[in-house]
Amino acid sequence: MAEPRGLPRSFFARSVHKVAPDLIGATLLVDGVGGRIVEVEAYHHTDPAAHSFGGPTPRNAVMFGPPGYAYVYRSYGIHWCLNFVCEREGSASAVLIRALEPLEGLRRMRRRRGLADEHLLCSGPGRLCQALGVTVAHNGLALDRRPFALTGRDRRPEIAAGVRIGITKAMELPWRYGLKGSRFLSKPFR
DNA sequence: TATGAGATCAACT
DNA sequence: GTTGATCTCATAC
Repeated sequence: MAEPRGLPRSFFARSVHKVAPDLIGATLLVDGVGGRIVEVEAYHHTDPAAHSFGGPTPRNAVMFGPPGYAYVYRSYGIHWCLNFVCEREGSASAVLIRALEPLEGLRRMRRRRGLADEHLLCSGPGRLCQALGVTVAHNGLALDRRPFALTGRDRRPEIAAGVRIGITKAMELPWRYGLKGSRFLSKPFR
């Protein structure tokens, strides 16, 4: 039978470059609200654009802990961004969750976002966190326990790769992954 | 459709 | 004091 199973913590105990594309198509719920992951970005510790590049700080401490935990930080003073911590490979790495296809808890997402347009509910890291109610209170929580619920995909979808968005360092690295053809991407792949 | 400002916090120079 | 893994709204073409 095809009962989907929750992702074990060991799923994240691998290279961020394997975990990131494997997350495309998986389902993420936070307190029962969420949907299908359609866009992520990998941040490796050798990468000048990664928060962990310069070593541990109070903000990024969770990235230096064990894999399978949530790293949440404030972006531009306004938004929250959700990451999944992966294997350290010498130093910290994580996957930034950039966009979901909303499936569960549409009403709560709309209420939190104050919007009716389904396409804009979760298409972007800041929007996604607002819709799912993710804040710094989730920083450091395990991904295999409540309020998180992560479910693996049953089939490997067609995955697009491209350059990352909104960064000024290491802009050429093609470490953004997305569900090919999804209408819920924060930006189309070229 | 495209560009620009403002919001506002943690890290860094 | 400046910059950033962003988003929204306003104004211009």
